[in-house]
Amino acid sequence: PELPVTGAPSAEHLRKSSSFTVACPGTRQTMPKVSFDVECVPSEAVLLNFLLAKLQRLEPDILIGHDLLGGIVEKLLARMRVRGTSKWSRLGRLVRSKHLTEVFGTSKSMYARASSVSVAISGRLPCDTYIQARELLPKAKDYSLAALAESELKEIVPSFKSKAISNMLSTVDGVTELVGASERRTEAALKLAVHLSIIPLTKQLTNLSGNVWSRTLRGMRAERIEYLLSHEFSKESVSGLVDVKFILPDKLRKSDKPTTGAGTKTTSRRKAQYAGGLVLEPKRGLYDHHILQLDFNSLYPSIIQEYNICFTTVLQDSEEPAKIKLPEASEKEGILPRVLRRLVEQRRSVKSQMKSTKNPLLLKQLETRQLALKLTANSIYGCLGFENSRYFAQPMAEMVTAQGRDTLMKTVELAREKQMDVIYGDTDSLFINTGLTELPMVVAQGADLKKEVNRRYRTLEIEIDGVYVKMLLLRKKKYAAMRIQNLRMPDHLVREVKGLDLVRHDWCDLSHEASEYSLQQILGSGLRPDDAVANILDFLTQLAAKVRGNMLSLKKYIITKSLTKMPEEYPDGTTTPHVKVAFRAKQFGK
DNA sequence: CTCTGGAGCGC
DNA sequence: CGTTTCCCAGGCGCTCCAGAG
Repeated sequence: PELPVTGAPSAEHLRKSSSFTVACPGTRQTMPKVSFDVECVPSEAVLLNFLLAKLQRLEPDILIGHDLLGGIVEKLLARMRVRGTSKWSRLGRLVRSKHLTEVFGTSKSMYARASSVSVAISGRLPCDTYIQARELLPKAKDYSLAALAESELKEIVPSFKSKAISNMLSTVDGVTELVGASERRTEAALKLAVHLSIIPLTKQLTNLSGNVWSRTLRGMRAERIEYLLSHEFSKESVSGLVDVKFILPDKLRKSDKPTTGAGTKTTSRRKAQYAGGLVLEPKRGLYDHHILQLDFNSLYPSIIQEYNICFTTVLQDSEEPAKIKLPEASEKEGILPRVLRRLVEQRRSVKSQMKSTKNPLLLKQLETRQLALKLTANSIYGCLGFENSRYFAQPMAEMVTAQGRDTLMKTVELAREKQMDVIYGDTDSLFINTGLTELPMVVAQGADLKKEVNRRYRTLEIEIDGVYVKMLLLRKKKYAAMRIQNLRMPDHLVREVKGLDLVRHDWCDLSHEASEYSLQQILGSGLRPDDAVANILDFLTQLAAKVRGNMLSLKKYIITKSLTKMPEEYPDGTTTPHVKVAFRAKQFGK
């Protein structure tokens, strides 16, 4: 269907051009009333050809679907293989006359599967809402279509387990329900694509980096940065300003790479290769005076600019990579810092344009552009430390994080010189117990430190990120606090919880309820701490009694954990609890 | 008791 | 239109659980 570039697609958009086709072997049963056209065809083979004919007629530029690349296209190809569908290449735009099995062989490797999907739809942009949601909504816990529809679109869409589907297929009512559900799921995926601005955003990202659009749609952040930098280095050599014609590192093939030895896990995360951000030891406790939080804006991109860290300025001595030094102040600005500066300036300009326009369409476009600029700038550091990136430069990545640690440390020192009580900090932030309860004085104290810090740097910039009226600081990366959401409305408080069991999925509902009650008592009740503790103790005692008396539903005890590889691949697979459960589930045929 | 792998968070 | 090549998913810090030794 033709869709607006921005804004939600109306149901009308979908109705107009949507029809569903169902294979009903052996019957010519007319489908009962549904809101769209349904045609019946006699077999799966015909159904597949029907789809291909339709694709050829519509000639779509973009294919949208949830798990389009990892699931939908692959399944279609698998069925076409079984049915010997000859026109399979109509999924894409490259005409192929050979049979599927001849083109793709029978290899089942991850790479072979992914590449057959890419080849099959070549010529059409794959808009996979699953892949994009993972990139654009990193905080989401559940990337199923139903979960995303609920959290992002505030819509309930049906979802079925494969077993339920095969049961439903045996009755007309079941098929009718499935068709209706398919329509709603299709609509949800489409709305999600529009909601996340996937097409306009990936276009912006691609325009910024100069890579191939369909590759941006497949994720592949490192490749985007590779293109961005390669274009930049190439431009530089063409203009003759710097002799960097041959600076491009050749992309190493796997076989050429030095074996990294211990750290070559395939699925789960590898051990850290170098030091990262600094986390201060928290002064634990419950604070009831205003806490001030200051943050460095985009710390790592700023450091690269501040210290002129670039391939052209940092001498990378391959024999002693640990001993490389920061460039001299007199050194000409390198390419990496300049690219970042340009991205930051462009973003600033886009944001100022946004302030002076009221045109909603233009506003939406500018918003998308500023997001693309931000995402690109923030990805660059990550790619310096990424082994498979063409611009992998661990010494430079180490240099960036080392400066980050240094910057935070010096800021803490300065604050302490000013008699401020720094109670915690993580990577780019610090928390100060002001000992005050009057907001204007708290803000003034923050502004004072901010001014002092920012005076020391050209690019690095610290800012007041928040004021909390109450804070429970438990451990590193674990705290809860009541935040003043808007400094102009100091009475409007919002609870913020970081890292506590409450926000983790590997704790059960029962634990979450107990955490919720406790936090409410401590932070939200206005009670004196002693009274809050008494209430909590009371609550927990009663809860324990209920647990011992077996009075609670089993559901409240369920915990969720995921596996990062196939159960067989765990070395001690039969011993770890969640792997044990996986084996048992398999035994029961799930 | 220490150590390690694994998961899931924070930044 | 066919063949060959790419062989690919940004980082580290920290807590907590469970099991091995």
